[in-house]
Amino acid sequence: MATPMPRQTRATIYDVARAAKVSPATVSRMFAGHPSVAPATRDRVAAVAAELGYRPNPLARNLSSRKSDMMAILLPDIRNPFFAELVKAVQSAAGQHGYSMMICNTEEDPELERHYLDGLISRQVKYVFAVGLTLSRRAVEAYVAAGLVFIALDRGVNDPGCYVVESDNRMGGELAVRHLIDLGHRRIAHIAGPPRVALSRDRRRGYVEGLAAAGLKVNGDLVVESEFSEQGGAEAYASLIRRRPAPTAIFAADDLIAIGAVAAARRDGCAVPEDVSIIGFDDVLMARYMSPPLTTIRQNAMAMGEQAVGLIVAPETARQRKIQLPVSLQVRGTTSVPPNGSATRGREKT
Amino acid sequence: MATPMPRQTRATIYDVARAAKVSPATVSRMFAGHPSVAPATRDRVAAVAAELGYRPNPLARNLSSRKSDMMAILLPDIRNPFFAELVKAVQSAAGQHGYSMMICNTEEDPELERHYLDGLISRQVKYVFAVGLTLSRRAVEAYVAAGLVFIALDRGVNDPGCYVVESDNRMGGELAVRHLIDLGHRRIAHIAGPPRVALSRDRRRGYVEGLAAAGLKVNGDLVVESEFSEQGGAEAYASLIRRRPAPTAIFAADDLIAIGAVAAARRDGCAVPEDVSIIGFDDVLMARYMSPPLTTIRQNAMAMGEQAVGLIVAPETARQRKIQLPVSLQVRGTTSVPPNGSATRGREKT
DNA sequence: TTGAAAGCGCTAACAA
DNA sequence: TTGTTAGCGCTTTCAA
Repeated sequence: MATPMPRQTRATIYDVARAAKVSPATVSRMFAGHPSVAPATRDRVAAVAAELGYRPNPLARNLSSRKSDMMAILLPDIRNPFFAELVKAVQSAAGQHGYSMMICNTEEDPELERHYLDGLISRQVKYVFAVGLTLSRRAVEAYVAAGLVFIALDRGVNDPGCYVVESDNRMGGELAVRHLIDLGHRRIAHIAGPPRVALSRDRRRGYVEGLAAAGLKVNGDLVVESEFSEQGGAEAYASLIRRRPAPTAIFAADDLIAIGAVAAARRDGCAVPEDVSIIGFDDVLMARYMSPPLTTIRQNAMAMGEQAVGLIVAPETARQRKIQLPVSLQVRGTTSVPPNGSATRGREKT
Repeated sequence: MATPMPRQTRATIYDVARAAKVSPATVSRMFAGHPSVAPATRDRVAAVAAELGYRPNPLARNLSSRKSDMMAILLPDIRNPFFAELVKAVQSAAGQHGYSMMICNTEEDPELERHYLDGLISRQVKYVFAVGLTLSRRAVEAYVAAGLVFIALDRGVNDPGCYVVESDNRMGGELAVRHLIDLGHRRIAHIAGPPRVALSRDRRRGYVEGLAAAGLKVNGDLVVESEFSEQGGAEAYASLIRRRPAPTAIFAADDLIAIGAVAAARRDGCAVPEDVSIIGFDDVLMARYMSPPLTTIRQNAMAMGEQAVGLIVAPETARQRKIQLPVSLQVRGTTSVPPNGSATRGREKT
């Protein structure tokens, strides 16, 4: 476990105490922002500390107080661009409040999740941002009982005792479908995310309700499931496009799936959006740089991160259990009117 | 800083010691894997510890030993997909060896870098993986003197006392250019990365040497600089394409730039690769899912992460200062023969 | 408002 | 091979 850091002992609270002619306890209180420190002493101690270049030792602090200034984020795989945005958002917001951040790639492996979570408890880490846990509800409850506080990000967590910050996924699904319907599409397919993930179900519900609202009926044939990956999207597209009559538009459960679907369509010699319209969900950074740029439902990752951290730094009383963020339609280049001029209603957005 | 974790004190080394009828020191030694523990006692202690559900407290350990089982990765922005791959690679490899990982987004802001680095020292963290520091060489040296060990990943760090794990960027540049030349291109432009980043200079050198090797001379007019972003790539493309005669191929310093350039070309009504060939560098996950898929120079992020961690866990004597990884050409859809049949040599790859 | 003193859970000489 | 004994640097009662 590494060779020790150099002995070169930094100034401690004792050094400061001696130099400021107060007790170590007072120095400690000062740095803890404790109210019961006389302004005069406060200033003196601060000055001395600055002069000595004193910096509190978080390890000692955490050990002694059984609190931690570290938080953690658990997620399946940081390579998912939307998760990366989330990490960035959470990490920045947390840093603003003096927290450091650990990162844990769980691979959706419950054993790994356990491993990380146990380690966090040993470190006195209390707050963990979780992007989709695969742990059983019982297991999560046990961790909550052990003192962990979960903030589910984007994907809900399997326990009512957790905070959750997510987008209005159902609404997003509905927005997507409505956009396609407005363009004149009638045979609208959906590549749903894995049903084990709550947001897959929500977006799918939005799809169903969006169709229903327009008086269209849902054709089970036009819904397939996929992992959240380009690969999955490509495969799903292949199976969807064999339907007869083929769908003229596809609502993909996330941008990765959409990107995979677009790629597969192109490979098939099928033009997007001329032959088939495709809309995604997330609005990852890359979306606007594809060709054509991806029409998608935008989730605000920055806001999610900020809200999530806000939940933690807010006084306990002011906390809500759940925050739902609005989503918005980003019309770009992968959606247009259906190929055979079946655009009858054409009520365009203004 | 969070309310305390529940009091519910876990078993400590003392509990184990008492139950196993040994001294705490022996338990400590056992868990430290110290050789001087009799096999018999070792087993007994292990058994008792397991029974009591004892788990060592890393905080106490770190505080007392002035070592840490935490490492950190500093990078400009995790949203860069190549960096995300790197983080994943490093984090997994580190986890394999019992290390946890902190993540710090530096925004290329020296103040922020300082802030994080200071925090790491307070935490006794020793090893920091750095993807491009903007700190001055003097500053880095000071941190090294303070005990930090830097492992520069991908982008070198401004100090000879650091380990570095990087790709053979010069060779990558040469490979890219040679590929374009083999296709018959003669007017080959380069969108270089920011010159403050060492790898930008290396890739550019590869470009220059690749041209020279083919007896082509470098036209300063055909090289522009850009940040590593789609936006930058798009802008660079716009300025490049105004040259007369216009380049028939572009070697972009990374995939993000390439993606931006492709998007800009398309927007311009310029077909890729028919009108202009574009090749990137990195081979990010998304590259193969663009349409057309991106021809690029592949860097192996996984290998980089593993090698970097390997450096740390290897005995000090076995460490090299610098590891250079090979790159490879991935021919995909964004490169082809030049538009006006100027492919004279046509020596195709077999 | 301040201080004294006893830990937090572990490591590391030093002795035995 | 094992135990004793000080710490590591800070927090937190409890008293003053």
